[in-house]
Amino acid sequence: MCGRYSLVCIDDLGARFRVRVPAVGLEPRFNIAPGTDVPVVVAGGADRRMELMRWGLIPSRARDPSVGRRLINARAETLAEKPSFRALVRRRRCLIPASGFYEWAPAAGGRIPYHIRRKDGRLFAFAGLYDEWRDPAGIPVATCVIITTTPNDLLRPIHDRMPAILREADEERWLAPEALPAAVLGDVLAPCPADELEAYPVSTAVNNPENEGEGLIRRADG
DNA sequence: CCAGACGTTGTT
DNA sequence: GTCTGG
DNA sequence: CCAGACGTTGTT
DNA sequence: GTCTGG
Repeated sequence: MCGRYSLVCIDDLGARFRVRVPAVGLEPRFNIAPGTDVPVVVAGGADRRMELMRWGLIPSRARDPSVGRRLINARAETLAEKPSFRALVRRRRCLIPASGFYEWAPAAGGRIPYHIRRKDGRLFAFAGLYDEWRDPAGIPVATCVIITTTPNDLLRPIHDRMPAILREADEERWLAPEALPAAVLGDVLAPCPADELEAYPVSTAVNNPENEGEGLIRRADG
């Protein structure tokens, strides 16, 4: 699955995703946890823009967002069938930029965190969905989820799920405000090629969401 | 018809 | 055990 | 995802 | 909102 990620090459965001980047409020993050505000790219063509959204979906239909667990992931395989996601898949797709993500592999004596990133070091985008909830005063709160899919050969030894990472060539179509046929959805959300990524163990310091810093993505010894 | 759920993950 | 907060 | 809290009453 | 269960 994907419950923690990194986004450190902030300077590349605007050019990589062809958006205007907020002048303030963005800084490199090595330990992005659910419940925090994350930069998200929405809409398509000339309307493409970046917004901050809370990671963890509050559906627009929710009456009290404090009740019920907020979803941080959505399964690619069943997106089109689930009532909660069907409408979002049609109209509210987004890109969630990242430089890497973390997965915890089971091991004797506790789980070991791994950082996974592109071999070429470039930024990439998770396939995401978002929604907008309005509080009783009418104030909108935008929230998002990261779509997950089956693991590729690199991730399979580590975990049984991985985030859906879009091919760069599919990003515009993912954002475009038009329905995507089921076959296209399946293709776009397929696990990305294993040979484009690398995975390595990191310190359990990343476990604590309050920890930050470059050390979190450094390879752990032995 | 109305009421109530709607989701994922990991763990047991 | 289960929920909330980050 | 993991970490950390989880509760009430009365008294100061 | 929309689907399922009774």
